[in-house]
Amino acid sequence: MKQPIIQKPIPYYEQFYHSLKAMIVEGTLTPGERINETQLAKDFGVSRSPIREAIRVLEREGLLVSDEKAKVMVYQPTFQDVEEIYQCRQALESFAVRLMITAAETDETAQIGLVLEETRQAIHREAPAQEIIKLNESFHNHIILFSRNNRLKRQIDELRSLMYLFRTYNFTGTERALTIEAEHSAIYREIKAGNQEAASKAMIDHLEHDLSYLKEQLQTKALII
Amino acid sequence: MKQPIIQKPIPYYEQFYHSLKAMIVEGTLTPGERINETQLAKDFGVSRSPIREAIRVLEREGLLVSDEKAKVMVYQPTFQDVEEIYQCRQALESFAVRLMITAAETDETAQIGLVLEETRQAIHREAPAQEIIKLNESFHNHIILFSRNNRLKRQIDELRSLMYLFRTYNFTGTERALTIEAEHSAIYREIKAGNQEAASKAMIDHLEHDLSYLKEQLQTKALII
DNA sequence: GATGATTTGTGCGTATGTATG
DNA sequence: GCATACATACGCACAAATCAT
Repeated sequence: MKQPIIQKPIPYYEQFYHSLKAMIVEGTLTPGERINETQLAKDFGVSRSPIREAIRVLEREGLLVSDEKAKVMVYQPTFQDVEEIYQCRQALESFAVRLMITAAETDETAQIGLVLEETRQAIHREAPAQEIIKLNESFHNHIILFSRNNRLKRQIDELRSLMYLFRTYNFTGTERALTIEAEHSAIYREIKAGNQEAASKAMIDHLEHDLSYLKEQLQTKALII
Repeated sequence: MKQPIIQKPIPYYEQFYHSLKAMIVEGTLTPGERINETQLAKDFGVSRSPIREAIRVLEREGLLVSDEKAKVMVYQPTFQDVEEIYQCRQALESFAVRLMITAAETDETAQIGLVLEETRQAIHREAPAQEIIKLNESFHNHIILFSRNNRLKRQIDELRSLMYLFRTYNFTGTERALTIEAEHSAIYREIKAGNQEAASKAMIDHLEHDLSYLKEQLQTKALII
């Protein structure tokens, strides 16, 4: 008989890749901070080999960058980077909306409606910011998922992990939450109506507003180059 | 005085990354082919450490894939993968066209006209297929470049390296070359006219046709899953 | 600058798991 | 099923470059 569960050991380089990535996106390591192979190896109680492999991958992803002397540090997005990332999101997510309108089942569309309803309730009861942020992300995630294109999802995820570096600045208070919810609802209405053009446009506009707001936040808080 | 040129040694892991990537996209290694760290280390006369780091990166890029037993092989796109990649290209490149119309200088637009003129001449004198393919790529590259968004370029490059795995099947003969040139010209006309909507649409249609043609080729030649 | 301490790049050995006969 | 050969994961050591004092 087959064993139902055999726990194959996950290689250190893979485990560490996830750990380090989490440390970066969660802010344990701050943008610009120097990464030290030897130190990390000590901290995690492994040799430098798996550490190095994970670092190379995160470099490729853009979450780590290395200078000309091979010193590695946490990616620190510039103002221009933020704009470029948002433009890419506009390209990919507006297309995802189009695909979803073509591909999604009606009950899937309804699921997005439920997410929005949940969001409204969360705002109403003044839920913690983290919860509202999660619901907003969930809205975008559902659209990407229902577009039924894994490659598209991967590309957006890549941008997303970079965005996490400044995501906490992108939400403050009930007023902002209501604005976002309204824009999400506008996108949702066009999806339900099956209007590709309008839905796509609504997504582009939403991300445009999101970017404007974020830029304002970043500027007033002088958080970025 | 500063030395004008100091050749810093490029790390093996980086050199090998480029070598292996080239071997994959140029077809020296065929899709599905097994990758052997030890063998490659011998072939290149280095130890396995830098080889492993490069392999991890190429895995992340999607040009290599590993099975559950950590065996690595060259990525073999499925039929669905091809469709997904083309949809992503549609999203990104149609957006690049929009950005270019906003951002490009008039002489940059003219450069694209020159590429098209060169292409027509090359077709007319029945230049080698490789040359025409290069010119067609150049058309797309120029648009991406003039969109002035490095992140967008990176995302498209990622798709492109995957596309190279089947690019030779995407061009056969003068007739096809003329069709492509006509579609490129249509895009160019809309760019010159500054019509974002129409230019973006023309790009999407062009890639749609390209995909149809490619699918046909792949099917008749039974080259893909 | 010069010197010792770090840090990275790389080779190599070993253990464990996998394929092959 | 078993033994042998091989492949991968990982630790470790050393050299060269870099940093710090």
